Amino acid sequence: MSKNKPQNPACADKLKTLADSTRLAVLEILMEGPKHVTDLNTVLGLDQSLLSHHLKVLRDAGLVKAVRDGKAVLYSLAPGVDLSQTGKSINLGCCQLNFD
Amino acid sequence: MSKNKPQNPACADKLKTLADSTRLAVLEILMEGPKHVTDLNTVLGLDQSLLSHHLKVLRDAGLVKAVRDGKAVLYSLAPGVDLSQTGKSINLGCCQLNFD
DNA sequence: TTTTGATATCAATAATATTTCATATGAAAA
DNA sequence: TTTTCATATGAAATATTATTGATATCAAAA
Repeated sequence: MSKNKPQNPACADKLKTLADSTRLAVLEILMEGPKHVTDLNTVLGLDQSLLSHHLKVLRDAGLVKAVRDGKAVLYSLAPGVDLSQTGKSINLGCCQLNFD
Repeated sequence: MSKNKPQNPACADKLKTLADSTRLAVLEILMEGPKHVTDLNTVLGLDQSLLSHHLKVLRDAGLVKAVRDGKAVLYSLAPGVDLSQTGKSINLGCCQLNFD
């Protein structure tokens, strides 16, 4: 027998985006409000390129949005995702996560 | 520069366990109540060995528990994890997920 | 006490994701 | 307009994870 990969791949994929300590840290920081990449990296202390790659993963997943601000770029949680008025939580559409 | 892998690896690792469509499906089924492996696989339709591997990942993460029942094995959500009275949700310790 | 049914494990391979390194781009400052 | 600062991107190297296939285990039934 063999008929693999079943249901709900969409939700699993979204969770995959969160399932990385760097990206999770980025999201937790952004739950406090928008931040420039430099500020993110002050706390994360990563190789510049690596952080940039992770930010791309988050952008591609629609979890964050980026707007240019002078020579910097300002990141924030994407609109539908941000549930920070309801405590530290994130809406993935298929499910929501609460960190409290 | 290079001083990678920062904070919260524990939570990221738990999310990693969920971030797979098969395992997510297993958990969603178990939110309805305990099931034998055979019953899980009636709905999942996987290679026996593959399902067994995924169940091991879930066991190792402490998300499910398994008890032998005759020649079968009965799986259920691990005690602290099961929040199914509060709706379809799961407690990972570091955060909780709600699927509603 | 062998066979069968249900599940688990192990070793190998395949598929994916992360990290690094070098280089590119856009915007302001000199 | 060149240099510098902040960030992004592409390609290659690593690392991690998932899948397959063969075999082992454990319990009940024959």
